[in-house]
Amino acid sequence: MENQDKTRYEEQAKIIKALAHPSRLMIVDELNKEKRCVADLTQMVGVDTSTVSKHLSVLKNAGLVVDERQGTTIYYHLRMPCLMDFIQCVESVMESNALGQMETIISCKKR
Amino acid sequence: MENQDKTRYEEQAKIIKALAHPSRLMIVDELNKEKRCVADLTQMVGVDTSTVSKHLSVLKNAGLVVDERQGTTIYYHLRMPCLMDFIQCVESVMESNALGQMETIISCKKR
DNA sequence: TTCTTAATTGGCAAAATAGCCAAATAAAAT
DNA sequence: ATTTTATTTGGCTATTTTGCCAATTAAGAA
Repeated sequence: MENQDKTRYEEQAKIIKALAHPSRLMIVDELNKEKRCVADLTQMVGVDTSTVSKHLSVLKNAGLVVDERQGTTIYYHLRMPCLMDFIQCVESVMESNALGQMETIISCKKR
Repeated sequence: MENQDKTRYEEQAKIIKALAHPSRLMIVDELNKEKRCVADLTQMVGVDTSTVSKHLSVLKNAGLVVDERQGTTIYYHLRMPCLMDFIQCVESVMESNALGQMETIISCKKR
């Protein structure tokens, strides 16, 4: 295992970690539809403003979203559209898992 | 926000979380190339066998890998090939981040 | 300048995660 | 039946992550 490989996996993990939280996934999903300010997202997610702000800074730090000030409010939007394909893959994993569980149940019934 | 949406994000997060660790990314990358047993992966990753075993159980639990016993050794392999596209997207985020940093440095030099 | 609205930051406690060691299982060989 | 090899599980501590509250910063309005 080369050392540069190791740091590459660490870099990858940093980005994936940024997505690995339900609230942040909700935020990403919303920002994919349209740009939003912290207040909007706070209401959507249903947690404290400071919490949403911190989630956004995690996403921003990973290079996944970008912010843009307009007067007093700050609008966020998605930086990498390919993210949604990414999530599409996660969805297909979920689907496949559900299918697998279904099959297990059916084969149990048969016995 | 519908309640089913919330649980969907939680489900997604569970799967993404399973990938959000450098050792597990390394494992996934290797299992994409060929099926491997715990001992192989332990040597590759360079941590305790029990740790690798636990990483594998996280991946298995998320439905990302599958195991198959052959005598005393257990072989793991990737279940969802689309995972690699997923990681491809992460790579492009990394690239884009690096590009952005480069630009920042250059525009600083100009001033 | 002072007030208001929007967002971020610091600090803290609770929860989740990681990784090691030692002990337990599981299958095969002796 | 006992031993060996491969893997998993339990238990523990250290580290990281979350999310709230309170305090701070930022920009515009009065």
